[in-house]
Amino acid sequence: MSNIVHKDSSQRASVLQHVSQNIRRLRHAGEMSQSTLAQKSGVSRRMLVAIEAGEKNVSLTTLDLIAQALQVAFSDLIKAPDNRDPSRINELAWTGVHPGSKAVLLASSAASREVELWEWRLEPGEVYPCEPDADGWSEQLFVFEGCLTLQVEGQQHLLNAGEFFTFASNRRYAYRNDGEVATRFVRNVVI
Amino acid sequence: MSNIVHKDSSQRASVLQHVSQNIRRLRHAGEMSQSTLAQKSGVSRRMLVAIEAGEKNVSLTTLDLIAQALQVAFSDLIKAPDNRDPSRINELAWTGVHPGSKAVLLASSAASREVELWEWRLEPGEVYPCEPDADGWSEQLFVFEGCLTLQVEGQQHLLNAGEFFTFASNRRYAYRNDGEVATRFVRNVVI
DNA sequence: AGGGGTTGCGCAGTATACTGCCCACTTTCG
DNA sequence: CGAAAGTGGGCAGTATACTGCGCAACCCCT
Repeated sequence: MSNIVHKDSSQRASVLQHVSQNIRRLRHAGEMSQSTLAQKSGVSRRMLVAIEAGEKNVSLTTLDLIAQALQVAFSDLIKAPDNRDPSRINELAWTGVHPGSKAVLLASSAASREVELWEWRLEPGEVYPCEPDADGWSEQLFVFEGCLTLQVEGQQHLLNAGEFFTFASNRRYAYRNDGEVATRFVRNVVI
Repeated sequence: MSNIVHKDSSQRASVLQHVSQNIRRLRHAGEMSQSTLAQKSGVSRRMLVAIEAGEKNVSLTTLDLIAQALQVAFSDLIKAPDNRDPSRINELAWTGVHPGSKAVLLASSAASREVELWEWRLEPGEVYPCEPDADGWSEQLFVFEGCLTLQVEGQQHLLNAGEFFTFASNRRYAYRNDGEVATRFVRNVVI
């Protein structure tokens, strides 16, 4: 008979409780099946089933493989599903060279998908170039003051006040105010 | 012969690179030996040796046990060792009722241990009461102008200019300037 | 009905995380 | 100098993370 005392698997670490939900949520957000995630990550689908069921005690490397396949940070998999940093809310995230140009994060949540709500203001002549996001991200714009020129890889879209536009943000794009008054619009970043 | 393809253990996840350093750093910060941490966490010392050497692919539950024993959040073990919020630097964190009394955070880093460096200034008669910190936190004081009265649970310590003092801050304590000139000292908060 | 996609689970097998015990080395302290 | 504490690592053994396979159940199509 062995005298080895092992950890009681019935009382799992609180971290593990979030992991399964996070993986499933993010997998659905990326519109991936268990099979495709298994293929992308290199983790067997059998293991993914067990993890999403919360049956297995995942190792760090396995979890990291999944995180990379989901294109999220490792910490996104272990944190509680509902904890976007609240300190960023109402944070002044960017100011332009022209005084008054600014970007403010209005809201942020992780419901069934990741959502960021921004309020933007561009003074006349102001330009904000964006790096491409990862695949799957898209943006929705609603201009409520002035007019906004959205440039997406060569193509230009002129949005007047009251107009709405949505596009995939995995390409190089830029916001520009070609008008003569300040442009104010709401920007919704989604995955 | 098996056709099972296994993950190459030579290319470890980037997360694992931080874990070993973090555990060792935080263990030393708590002034614990491998043996005591093994006893507190329930993880065998043999395993701790392997983890700190970066030889093993830790599971979430094992890492969580260690995190609890170290009294840190799980995420503290996986994140890069150097990420204290830099925006707090030079922040005016507290002003007293007497004009000129102030607390300024000078520096903050996570080198071999968690460190917060403060510059304090207490006008004559000023008192700053502190709530107890969590176990493991300690403070180092160095007075370089005036004299400081440190009160730790009934006991009083009078520190003159040039004097140094260190104590565990998991008890109720207070700074007080009983002198007739302003007291200036450096406060080092450590875990 | 029937075929394709997704999911859950049982099973056997392999790799490895993890344990306890051992010894060797170093540092510190009296 | 010896004793004690901290550390690194070899080794055998056990538990389990992880894999591949195969089957059943459940969609949503036409």
